[in-house]
Amino acid sequence: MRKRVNALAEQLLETLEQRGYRSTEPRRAVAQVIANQDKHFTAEDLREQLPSLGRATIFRSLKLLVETGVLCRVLLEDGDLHYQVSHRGHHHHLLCVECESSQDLLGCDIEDLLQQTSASHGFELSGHWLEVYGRCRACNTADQPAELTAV
Amino acid sequence: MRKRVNALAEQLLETLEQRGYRSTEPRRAVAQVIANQDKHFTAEDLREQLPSLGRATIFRSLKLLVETGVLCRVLLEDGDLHYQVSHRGHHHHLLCVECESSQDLLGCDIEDLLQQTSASHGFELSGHWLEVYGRCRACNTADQPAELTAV
DNA sequence: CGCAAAGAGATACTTAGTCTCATTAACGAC
DNA sequence: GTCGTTAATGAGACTAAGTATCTCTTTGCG
Repeated sequence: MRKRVNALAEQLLETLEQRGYRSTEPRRAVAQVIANQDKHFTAEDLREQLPSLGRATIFRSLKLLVETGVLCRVLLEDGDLHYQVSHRGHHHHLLCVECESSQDLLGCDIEDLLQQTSASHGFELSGHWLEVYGRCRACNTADQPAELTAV
Repeated sequence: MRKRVNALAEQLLETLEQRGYRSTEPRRAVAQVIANQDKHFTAEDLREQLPSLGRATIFRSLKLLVETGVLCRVLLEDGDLHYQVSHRGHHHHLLCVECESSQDLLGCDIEDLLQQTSASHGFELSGHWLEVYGRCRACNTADQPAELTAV
């Protein structure tokens, strides 16, 4: 019986196939595991969950998925780079320093602001990288005692 | 004759001394070389210029200088982290993808914008990391033929 | 000067990733 | 369905950036 992989995993694989890459057993396994991650992850995380795959295969898959835009890399506050599924084209992340979850930052038109400021430095902007750190709603409410919430 | 190290190098060393760290020959050498860099650099860059120093010493010095806020790490577009002298507390960089120079981004009050947008996601902002990539004024004018400038 | 503690150097180790190369598996053609 | 080309895999060596350990040296205070 063929295991029904979840929708996200299938989507990752389809993207690869559309680009002419083969749908292989290792890639299916990687896609499946990635689809199950609930926070940003490292290559090592995948490896622990896929001990039967070669290390190089995992790195190759990750690289491929980043190149095809299916994954993106997120920069942690300490300079570590992790991976995560990328939903949109260019976007930024709100990274919770407490639970390590991440959500996309929507409605932030930083581009205009940067464009203007860069221009005033004689700088022709071609791109930027922004990560935002803090505590997500869930962590805020969870850790905040009632009396503080009342204030 | 004692070599007159330049002002920036002296400043780096003084900061360390103020924090209780000793002024040693290797640290003076590192400070001197760092002061002479005109763009962001890697530990390896320093090592090439200081072949007599131990590798660990260079990394230890860099770490120390980052911790004391004298150096900061800059994120390149490809995810590489380089070092560079940090002039102010928190600030951002305009990184020229052409000549690899970097200048501080002034007059950019991204904080407010981020604060607002984060709040609307129920996110309590604690920090952020921003790097801006593009072409600096010098590279723009240098590579732009006259006829194009005229347009 | 003398000495305790900080720092340096050598080197092994770690982590993240790439490269090589021989073997295996996909998948289009037949 | 099998065949053959070609892509992909796995094993393992290698690289780059950085940390840990341990012994020896240097600094700077008393």
